[in-house]
Amino acid sequence: MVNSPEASDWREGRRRSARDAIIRAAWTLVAEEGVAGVSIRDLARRAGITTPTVYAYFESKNAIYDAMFGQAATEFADTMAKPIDGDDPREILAGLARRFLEFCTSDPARYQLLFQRVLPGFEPSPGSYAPAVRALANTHELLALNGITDARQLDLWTALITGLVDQQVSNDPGGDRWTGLVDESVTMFLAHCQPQRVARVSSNRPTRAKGRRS
Amino acid sequence: MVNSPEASDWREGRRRSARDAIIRAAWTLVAEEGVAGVSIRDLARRAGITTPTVYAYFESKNAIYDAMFGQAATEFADTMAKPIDGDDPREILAGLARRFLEFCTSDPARYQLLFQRVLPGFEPSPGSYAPAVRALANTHELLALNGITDARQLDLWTALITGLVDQQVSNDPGGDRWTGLVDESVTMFLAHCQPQRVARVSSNRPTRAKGRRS
DNA sequence: GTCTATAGCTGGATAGAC
DNA sequence: GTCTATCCAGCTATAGAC
Repeated sequence: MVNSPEASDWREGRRRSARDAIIRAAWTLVAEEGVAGVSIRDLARRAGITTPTVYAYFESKNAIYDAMFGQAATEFADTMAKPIDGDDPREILAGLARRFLEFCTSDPARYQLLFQRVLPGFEPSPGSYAPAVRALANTHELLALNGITDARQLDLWTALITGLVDQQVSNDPGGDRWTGLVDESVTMFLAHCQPQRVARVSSNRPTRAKGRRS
Repeated sequence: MVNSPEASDWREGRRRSARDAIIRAAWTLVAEEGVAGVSIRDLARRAGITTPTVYAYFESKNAIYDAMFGQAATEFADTMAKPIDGDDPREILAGLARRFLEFCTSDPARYQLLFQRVLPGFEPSPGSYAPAVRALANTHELLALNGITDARQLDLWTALITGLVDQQVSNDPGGDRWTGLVDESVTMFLAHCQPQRVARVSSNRPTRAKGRRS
């Protein structure tokens, strides 16, 4: 029988691997040319196929970006969800920050696609976006272990860590000028939020949650 | 009499104002479409002229970007160089940070052009870049007044403040979710860098230099 | 200096043969 | 599914009349 389940699975596998090959070529291209510098022609050439073949697997260029975004978001969620050795909350927090910095700086193009809005007209689909949301919720949980539950302090934490990433990738790509400040940053942050080394109830109530994510 | 100095000056003034009109139109466009979303056609239409006329004043698209960059850099330098009232170093530092945040968030497109590298193939000319360097040197001077001269602490400061900007423009454009954290950030930063100066400093002696503390 | 007209190129996306 | 060939839109930039 032509349409036996085996043949169907086999075809499905082929199709997925062909899609993966295209996405792989896309990642090498964005690493070289930047996220906004990819064209379908270059992409096809790099993947060893022709332009129309690309459209046999993706219905548009944004669909390719969406697949890349989903893949990056999943990698991010998996990276951040892995347990951290040790039981000192401070070390767990520092480890989390180090892991985030390593993830972002090890692949600036991925970081750009995932966290900076640099593609006009591209919005990730809900399905591709979901893993990123999951990872951020996880981060907030770990911060809560350090007694950081106030919305203002959470925002201060995200600003501090993303600032390190931003400066690192912008002004010292491939180096460690800012990633090397992560421990000092955690020390500074916790000293500010836990003055008596005890989770302190903040005198000001959590402010309204206004923004979208973070 | 055709080439009298007066006529020459007049023509020069006309030429400059025509250039300014084009740049003005360019700024309104980038505010609407993003820095990477401007075309010469749209720009000309917005300025009430045609495409070739643009090339009568700028030799290329990048020359327009360069003029915009230079203008933004000058505005940045002027903004940051204005004296800050008061003589409490902490207040001066906080005022400086507030000023920087206000500058960046009040015009995200300008911020994008000036501090983020989002235009592939565009590098500002040395002449356009110079004012930005001047402003950064000025910032380092003011930090030195607070005893912040260590390179690591300077980097920590820039990461912290740019992190606030980045989160603000990315996740709460037009709001104050992160800009409202500037005072808390300065407190946290100075408590970390000046542990022995936890008590409020009543007077400072700006002329005293090179007090390396860390 | 300003226009009309267009060159020359690159981009995303498609038609149709095989 | 993959190809050749092509369409069509948009872009930067220029030629040449006025």
